[in-house]
Amino acid sequence: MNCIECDNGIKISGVNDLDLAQTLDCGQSFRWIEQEDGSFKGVAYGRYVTVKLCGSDLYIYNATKEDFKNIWFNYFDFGLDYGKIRDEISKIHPVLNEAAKYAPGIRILRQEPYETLCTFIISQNNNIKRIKGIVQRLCENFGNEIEENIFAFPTAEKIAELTENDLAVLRAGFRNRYIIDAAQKVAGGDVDLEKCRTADYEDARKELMKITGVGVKVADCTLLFGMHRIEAFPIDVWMKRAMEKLFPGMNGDDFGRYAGIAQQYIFHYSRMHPELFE
DNA sequence: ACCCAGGAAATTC
DNA sequence: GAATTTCATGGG
Repeated sequence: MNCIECDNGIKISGVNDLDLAQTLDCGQSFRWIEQEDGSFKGVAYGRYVTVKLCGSDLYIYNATKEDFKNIWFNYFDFGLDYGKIRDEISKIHPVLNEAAKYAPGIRILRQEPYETLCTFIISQNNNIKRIKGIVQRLCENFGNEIEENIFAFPTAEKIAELTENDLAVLRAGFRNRYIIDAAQKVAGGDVDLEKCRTADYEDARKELMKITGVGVKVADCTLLFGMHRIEAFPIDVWMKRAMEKLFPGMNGDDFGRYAGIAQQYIFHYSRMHPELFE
């Protein structure tokens, strides 16, 4: 993998196992917007960039080589060999092999922990389209404007100052008080997100579940997508159906140390094949 | 009108 | 304690 400067950004060559739509629009992140030409625009770590994939060349516009080293290399999880992991976990079950083959360009992003926590609190009993709208309004109303009409995800400290009434503009309904409780506990130090990266998995789960509105599923998603705990195996309505129909008698433990990656292959495969569950 | 959405809290039995 | 209901909002 090599990174050089180009017009308005950088060009990374030798990129494997990445499909932007499969990775950025598969329900793990809610802030990327696909453009006409297949590129994506989005904000992460306070940077507004456009990413475009041409073969095995990834262009990141509005980014520097320094940003790639400090942010984007890790964000796209280029330190992991997904081809090798796919080969390994595909042996576990033929349907998993099928699901992995269906979308080999999925990667688990390394998103910011608080943003991940907050967006998955919003995700509960909700649909992806509406989640994106609520997250967008959250950023527009309470995030820092980093460019003309482009907003960073707000900090926990900022949200902790607000009241439920202030969040009415989000139209997030009953989730408003959960959003505020999470912000207050993170900003106040009652919940230590950094500890969740390395703590024993069950302890990390318990730490997050101190927050009202965080149960097992939201905790698992936060750990998987925000702390890169790839052993996590979140079970939502889609995964429940998928496990019952496609993997009867199995559970997350049967998918090993890369269960979270297996989970994303299965989740995406299931959402793209709803007829399997009629 | 009814049902569902990357669930969890509150209530009831 | 386990099963059921409720919680806002929007789209199909």
